[in-house]
Amino acid sequence: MDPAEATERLLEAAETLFYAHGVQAVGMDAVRERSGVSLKRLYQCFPSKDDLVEAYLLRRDERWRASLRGFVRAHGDDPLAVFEWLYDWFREPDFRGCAFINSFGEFGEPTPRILAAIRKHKDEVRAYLRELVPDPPLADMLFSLVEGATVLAAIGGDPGEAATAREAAAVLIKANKRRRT
Amino acid sequence: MDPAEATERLLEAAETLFYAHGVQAVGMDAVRERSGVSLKRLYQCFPSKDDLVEAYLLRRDERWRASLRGFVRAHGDDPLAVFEWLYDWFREPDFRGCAFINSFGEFGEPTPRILAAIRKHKDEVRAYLRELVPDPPLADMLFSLVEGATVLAAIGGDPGEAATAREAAAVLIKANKRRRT
DNA sequence: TACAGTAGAGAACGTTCGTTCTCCACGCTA
DNA sequence: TAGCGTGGAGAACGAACGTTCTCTACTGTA
Repeated sequence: MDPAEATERLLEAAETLFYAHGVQAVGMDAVRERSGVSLKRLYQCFPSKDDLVEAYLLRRDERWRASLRGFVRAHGDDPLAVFEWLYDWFREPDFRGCAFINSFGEFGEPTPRILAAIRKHKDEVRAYLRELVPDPPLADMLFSLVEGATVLAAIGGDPGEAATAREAAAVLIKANKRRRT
Repeated sequence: MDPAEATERLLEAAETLFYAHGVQAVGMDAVRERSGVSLKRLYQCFPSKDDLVEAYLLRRDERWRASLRGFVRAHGDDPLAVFEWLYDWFREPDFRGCAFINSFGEFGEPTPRILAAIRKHKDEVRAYLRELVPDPPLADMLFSLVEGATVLAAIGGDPGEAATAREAAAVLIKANKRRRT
């Protein structure tokens, strides 16, 4: 099997399994089984589980943000579209919260590279929201709403948290507009 | 040693260690060592680690909410005081985010009792915020801000998230007041 | 002083898991 | 065809950990 294809299959398996069950609950053997890649090849592609976890997080970050960005752009870059995208996400049957927040909780003392990957994701999302709205402090407020809604939807199982956050965001945006004129 | 005192020392040790390093990273032996309670007694008080974790969460919930409630009451039950309390919390040197969110991330598939303890905490906090503000939807918005600020402060290490959330909360409360009159 | 019961210290057991090693089959070159 | 190197399957190793067991010391009682 091609090394590139092996890497792809490994990442695919890792993302599915790690997100669904948590990183610690999934052994390398489960990744091997789901990917169909031999253990030897697995350790050639990713010399340690830490490498695989880091790659999983970096890849998930890219895909997650690409999906959000695409959806919002299709809605005229309206910041409120972020919360509509969240609502769709929360209703997916295998929604289990934010992979990065979960990973942060999972590793009491994360490896520097894991921690960096987690922070990178949050930094990128914050930067994206600052692109979407004129005022950085406003963007940060929306970011807080996004994170809160995600956590509460995951724990409580209620996708309606997205609607609550959306209402709040609408009020904040309107108030900000009024203040800036 | 008294069974009651043993239980108290075990819970004290468990809370410190579990919160600081994560539940999975702390072995029963570490709890024994820190508490000074023998393993035999430990398993008499808590027949399994799951029992100890559940007790840890329930106890932390009580203490956390009591601290918040006391602070806010001392500030005239002003909802914005919640965010000042958060700011103090975020600046504590051993702040590591919300123990319940972390636990949720840690256990991909939590035991029913663990999941119930996590949800109970969030339900109680939501109920408390609904006591503080007149309008349940407004309370839920503030709740989302609280959770978001906590997550971002933990991951980014920036206590200033509390100030951002406080600003947002002030806007939401003022807008709500205007609408209700 | 003899004894029954309890408690503590720590060894031991069984499992899980990350990682490495062994062995064998297959394909390429002379 | 002989030999060599690569790759896969799965055994094996070593550590960590939840849980239980063993052995010893001590306390209170007749």
